[in-house]
Amino acid sequence: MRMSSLFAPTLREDPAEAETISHKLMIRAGMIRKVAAGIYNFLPLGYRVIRKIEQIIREEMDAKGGQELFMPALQPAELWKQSGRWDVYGPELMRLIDRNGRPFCLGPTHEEVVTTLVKENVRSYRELPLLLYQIQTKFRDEIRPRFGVMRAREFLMKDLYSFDKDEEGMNKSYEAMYDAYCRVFKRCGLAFKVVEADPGAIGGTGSQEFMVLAKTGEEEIVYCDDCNYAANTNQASSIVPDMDFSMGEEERELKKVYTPGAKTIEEVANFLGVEKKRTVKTLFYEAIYSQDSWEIVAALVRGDYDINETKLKNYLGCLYLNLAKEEEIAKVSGGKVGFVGPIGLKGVRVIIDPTVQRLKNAVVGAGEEDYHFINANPGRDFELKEIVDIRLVRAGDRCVRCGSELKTTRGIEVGHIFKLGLKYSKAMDAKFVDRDGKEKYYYMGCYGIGVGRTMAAAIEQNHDEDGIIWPMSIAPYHVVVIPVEYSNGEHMRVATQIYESLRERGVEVVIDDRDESPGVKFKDADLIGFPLRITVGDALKEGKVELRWRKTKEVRFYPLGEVVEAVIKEIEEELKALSS
RNA sequence: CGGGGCAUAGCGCAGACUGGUUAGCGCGCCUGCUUCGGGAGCAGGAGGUCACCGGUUCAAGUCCGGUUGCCCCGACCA
Repeated sequence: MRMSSLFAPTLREDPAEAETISHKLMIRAGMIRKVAAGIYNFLPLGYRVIRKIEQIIREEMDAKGGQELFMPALQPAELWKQSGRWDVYGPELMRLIDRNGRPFCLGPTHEEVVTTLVKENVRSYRELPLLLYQIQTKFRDEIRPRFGVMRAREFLMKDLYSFDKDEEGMNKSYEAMYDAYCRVFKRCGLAFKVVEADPGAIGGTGSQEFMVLAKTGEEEIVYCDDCNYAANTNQASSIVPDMDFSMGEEERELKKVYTPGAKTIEEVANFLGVEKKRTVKTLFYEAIYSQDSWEIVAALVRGDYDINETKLKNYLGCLYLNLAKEEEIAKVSGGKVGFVGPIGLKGVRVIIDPTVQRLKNAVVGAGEEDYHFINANPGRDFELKEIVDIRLVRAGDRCVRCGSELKTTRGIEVGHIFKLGLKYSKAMDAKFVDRDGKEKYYYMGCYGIGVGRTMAAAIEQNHDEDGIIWPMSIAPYHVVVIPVEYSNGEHMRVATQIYESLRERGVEVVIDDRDESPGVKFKDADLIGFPLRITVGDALKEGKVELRWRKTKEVRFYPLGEVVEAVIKEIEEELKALSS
């Protein structure tokens, strides 16, 4: 490709709309342009990267027996009503109506479509396992699109669905995908961590996320250095912390104290001169189970912890979980926000975290404005019926597996794999005939990779102050050839000759044949992030050209006749290193 | 959904508070000449429904009302 005709509008300055490094660099390097919030054009350079990532994914999916197909983005509501997700998915599902008034949606995922397809066309266990995948545009009406293609409303995703005859088969497919995913991200040059995750709206019996570690990541991860425990914070557990500080105490008499204006745990603890871990945090939630079934529940956690709403939601098994409104709280507790507590609650389920269970002489809200109780004792002053781990793990807690100290970091979720079990096959009534002649439901799994997000994550991990540093495997081009002086016939002639030779050898190469000063070409080359650069300049007098590595800034000089081979060797070696 | 901010040339911004010539600046773009190893110099030039709709006024980029779009923060930890 000739730079003079490449559609890659680079920018000298950071665009005002971008916050994160990957977003800024993708725009500056002329790889993407925004169409609307969370909706993007991929320009030629950016799209080449996308296609590289897609190709790696295809190779690894195919290697595990995956078969590529293509399903529609536009899906009839009927299918979603069958699975029950039409009502469950919420406002994130892009819904629309055709000219005949029939409801449709733009698919955020394809369990319904693929399960129906398999149900209608597969009959026997002999045809299993079946692994079907596609790389396709998905739609999610995100509450807040952010960070460019990292959280977009329209985005590319690879989704694979596995169909097996039994649980053992499903587990095998899951393992195969786990392996394939590790290979995909490794080949893309990413440092990642696999973490336990919450299956969320997709459902199922277990799932893991592939997280690219990055400061700008939207997810918080808890991990242990001593064993290999790692989990998304919304799913993580930890050992119940040390409660010895109050264990030996005698239970003192419950006493109501005046705490004017002290609403938060911080304020109450300061006002009373007690530690935060001596207090109990009481939150009221509205748990919605269906359109006409809901209840208010109280959730209790030790004052220095926070509640993990994902855990609470999963325990309750509700569709939505929201903090209760003031009026509702007043109705069940008689108290005002800031002063509510578990004592004297009537007709409300109270979910209690183990950190509260053994607390003695604790501080709780009195259910009356400007008052708290001191010396509250769980079991004596309020019932301990539902003891459930509902706290948010934090750094410093101890690992459930080995007891070591847990740490936290941030990550970008680039892949997510799920064991679905029978959830969708039952909902869609998808059965096959097993060896014993009986009809059985498929054991399913589903496995997603965000393609655009993988690209953004790769930039977050591979850049410097000058621009992107593409791993060889997903670089839009492997090498750029720069003739230093535009009007110098020798420079241009030699550069063109090297460019042509590389092309003939199948190397993905760009020649910067623009009438620009050398500085402009160097800056653009660094910004775009070509892994290798051949500069044809002064050294030509000695019959040499310069080969420069974008990543290390290392420079080596090669005689004209050797540079092509050197480049080919370098590309091959880097690709090999990434895929081994 | 709540709060805040922004919208002026392709990009980044000034001008608005205090209405008044022809709306500026830097970068980019076009032409010519000179340059050519890290975003070159000189000369000339093009490019604007000042987001949109309405109002006030002799006069609106500027004041008032509304709409839309975009960005950021938050979405309740009692």
